[in-house]
Amino acid sequence: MGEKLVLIDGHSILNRAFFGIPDLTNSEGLHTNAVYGFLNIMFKILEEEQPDYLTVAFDVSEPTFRHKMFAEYKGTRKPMAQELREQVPLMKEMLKAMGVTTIEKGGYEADDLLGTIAKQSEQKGLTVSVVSGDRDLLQLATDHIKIRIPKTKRTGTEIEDYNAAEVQEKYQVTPIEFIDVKALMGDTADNIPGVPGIGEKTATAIIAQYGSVENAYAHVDELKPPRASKNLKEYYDLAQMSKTLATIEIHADIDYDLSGAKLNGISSLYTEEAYLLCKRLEFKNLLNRFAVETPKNQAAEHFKLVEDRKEAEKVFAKLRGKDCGFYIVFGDKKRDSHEEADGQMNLFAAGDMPGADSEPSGIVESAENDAVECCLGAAISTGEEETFFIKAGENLPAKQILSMFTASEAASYATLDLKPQLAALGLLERQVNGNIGLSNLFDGVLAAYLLNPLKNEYPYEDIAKDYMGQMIPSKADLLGKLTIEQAMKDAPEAFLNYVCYMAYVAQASKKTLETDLKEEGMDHLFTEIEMPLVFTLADMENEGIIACREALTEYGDKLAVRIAELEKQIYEEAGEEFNINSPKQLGVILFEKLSMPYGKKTKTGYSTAADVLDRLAPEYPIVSDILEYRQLTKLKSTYADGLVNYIAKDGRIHTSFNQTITATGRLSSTEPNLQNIPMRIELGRLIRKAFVPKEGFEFMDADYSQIELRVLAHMSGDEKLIEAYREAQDIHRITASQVFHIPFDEVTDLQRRNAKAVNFGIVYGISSFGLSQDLSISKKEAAEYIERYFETYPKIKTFLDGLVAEAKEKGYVTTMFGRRRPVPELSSSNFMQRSFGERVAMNSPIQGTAADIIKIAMIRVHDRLLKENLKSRLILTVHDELLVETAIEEEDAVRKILEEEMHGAADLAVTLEIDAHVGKNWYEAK
DNA sequence: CAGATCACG
DNA sequence: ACGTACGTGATCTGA
Repeated sequence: MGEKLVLIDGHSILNRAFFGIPDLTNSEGLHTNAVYGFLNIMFKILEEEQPDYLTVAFDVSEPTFRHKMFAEYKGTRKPMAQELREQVPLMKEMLKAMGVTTIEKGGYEADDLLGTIAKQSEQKGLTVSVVSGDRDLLQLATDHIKIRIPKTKRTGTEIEDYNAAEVQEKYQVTPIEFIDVKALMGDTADNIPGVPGIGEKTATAIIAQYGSVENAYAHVDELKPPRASKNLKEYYDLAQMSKTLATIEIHADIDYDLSGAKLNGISSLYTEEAYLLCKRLEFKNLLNRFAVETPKNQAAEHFKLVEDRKEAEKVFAKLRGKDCGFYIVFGDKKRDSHEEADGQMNLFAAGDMPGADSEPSGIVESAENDAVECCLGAAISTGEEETFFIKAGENLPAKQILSMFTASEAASYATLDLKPQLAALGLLERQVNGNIGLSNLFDGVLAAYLLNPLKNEYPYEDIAKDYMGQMIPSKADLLGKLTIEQAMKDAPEAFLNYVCYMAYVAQASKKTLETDLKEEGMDHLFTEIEMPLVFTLADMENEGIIACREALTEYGDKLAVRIAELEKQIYEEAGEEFNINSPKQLGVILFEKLSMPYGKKTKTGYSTAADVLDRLAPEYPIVSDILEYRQLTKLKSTYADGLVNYIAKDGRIHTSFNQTITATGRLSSTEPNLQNIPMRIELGRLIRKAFVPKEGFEFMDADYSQIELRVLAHMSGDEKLIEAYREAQDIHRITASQVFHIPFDEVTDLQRRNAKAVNFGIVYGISSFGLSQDLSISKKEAAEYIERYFETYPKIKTFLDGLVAEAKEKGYVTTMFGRRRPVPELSSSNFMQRSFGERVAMNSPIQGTAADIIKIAMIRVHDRLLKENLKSRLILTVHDELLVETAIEEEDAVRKILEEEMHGAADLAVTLEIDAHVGKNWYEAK
């Protein structure tokens, strides 16, 4: 067996990948899709072929075309998109990091280099594969040179292979003759002129018969059709020039050192440098290829397991005065086992239930006990040489470990993802336990989020890479799919590494994170808002909210009756049974069987979204039924049935508030999402009656009135809008009055509605198209509204334009409190992407500032309820709304706190007004 | 596991 | 000409 060489046409494959793969950006804003696609294609080929040698050829700089000496560079080939251009050096860097030989030479295209190397290597007896997206290379094909053309399809990458025989079969000519075919037919993409009037079919026929341009010319009078004959005679010069252009050089003057291109197995590509670069580009899938079981990291060699009490004491004693990192390790939580439907009694008398009595410390103590109970131990680090996991066991209960830890006297305590650890540390509803308190705690995940809020997750290995410059194995690398508890038992070494890394990274990344926060002006935001908020959120989650199981079930049963009716009727109207929940099947019924006019299409077929169906509903009764069916099944599955599954043993739902998800600084709520409980439609809104306060309590719900618009008024400093807020309650009406030049009292409902839509549009980053959609008016009319709005409030326009300009210049926008949102989309060459970036630049400072403000209010309300020794508790937040489970006798005090703290959370040019209501359930209080 | 849909601010 | 409102999460379907 001869040896095998794989040659890759660098630019061509990069280009293929770029257009075949959706735009990818890493969190630095670098475009990475072409590099990613290239690597996937390369690995696929290497795995298939297991070659002995590998080389990638590049054009020296683009554009460098063979025909440049003959033809002017014209616009037939567009200049390379910026997003692709910037990936070329990245690609080369990646290949260099992998130790892959690359070759490029002035005066030659990659084709010429590939042709030369392929032919030379064939001479030496090698089997060659040339990978390119370009069919020009087919002329190189022989029995030993295979041209491989990858195609990126939905189903993955498919590769078309051509040896000489396949070229002959598909194109009816030999590879060499393929050049002549091209010379005759030309190629606009490559600026090869060809002979006018001769296309692919004629060219192929002529060359199949005569074998070459020259021989065809020798028989030019015999050529058919006559037009070809005439034109070849007339344009023979052009044909010869085209042939030169189409011919790939196979005698390029290069020194190619085959031995330098030796590939010692695919695994030799997985170098440390390549791993680092893949991490930086955030190629998570590719990272799995790298073997990371032997980290070069020094720290891991010093991870120690401690099971002995005395040893543990020594560790904690050593913390005195040092900056320490820690991570409290938990097994499976117990309270979260919400599957069990124990005790119908829960529903009736919440006050009778253990943990839900009116003494607030009860619920806290039980949560803390639960946390301690499933605590497996604590990892503690003071740096590279000193990281321990102190394991809980019979002789050393978790409780003791935790109390030794909280009594330790470190200068500071850093961790990653603090919130779930607070209960075990005894930090619920208080801010200091032992020596550990808010002032010396540091959450590295939170800091990393502020520094780059666009990432989906902030795993410790990313923090190590970004802020310590260290490569360490990820949780999945170490534990695979094992749970923490399984790993502790079955893979103790990996487990030790994992938990110690958490503590070590928390400790070792802190300095840089702090410096970076300060440099970017977010130290105040971090210390005064995000960190304190952790405590507030932990308490809110821990409190939870009572959801009445019976009420939900009853509500669901009622829905089921109507759903069954609708289902029957829809089947009748459709004339057959089908899955109404399947947009695909529904589309077929509506738009094919019933021939309704379809409005929009999605990628996969007809759109059956509500706005499309709304337009059809007046004419087709079945459509109204489908809309109602959709509404009811949504209510039943997501809310009636869905929420019941989250009722915990204490009869309450404990959502998770995530602090590091949104790009703007808002919170999000999961498992379940309590921030999207129905409200706008009455039937759905009734679900809120199932959310009730405990015995002796009521709900007080307070929401900001148009906080985003008020933030806009303040940030823009527009006097007229500020004045509008001072004058009137009804901002939309006064906007209509000012924009349309009508006396306030004469504003019609329609005008008010329009003004309201414009106000919303402004906050979202206005576009005439968006507004026209919302109001069902023409784009032109919408544009007029916007223009008049900006005429009325000129500083708003200046402000919004300024935000876009700022984002373009700096790459990010900021809120009033310094929170950043990078806007990488603004540098895109894609119109749609760029427009999106502009809207983001306009919206984020507004939405984000509003988020900052309510966070401040939450912290203050939470702290005051505790400080004033009230029994009432903040339990929910929904972006501009706070819900307090209020002891009936504390109603006045709570109202005062909400008003003062929400109002006073920020000092704006307009007042921050709130609406507060009480009720015996969430429906009534809102 | 991605896409479509729809619930909220 | 491009083809959209900003920010989320849960459920269901059908490769």
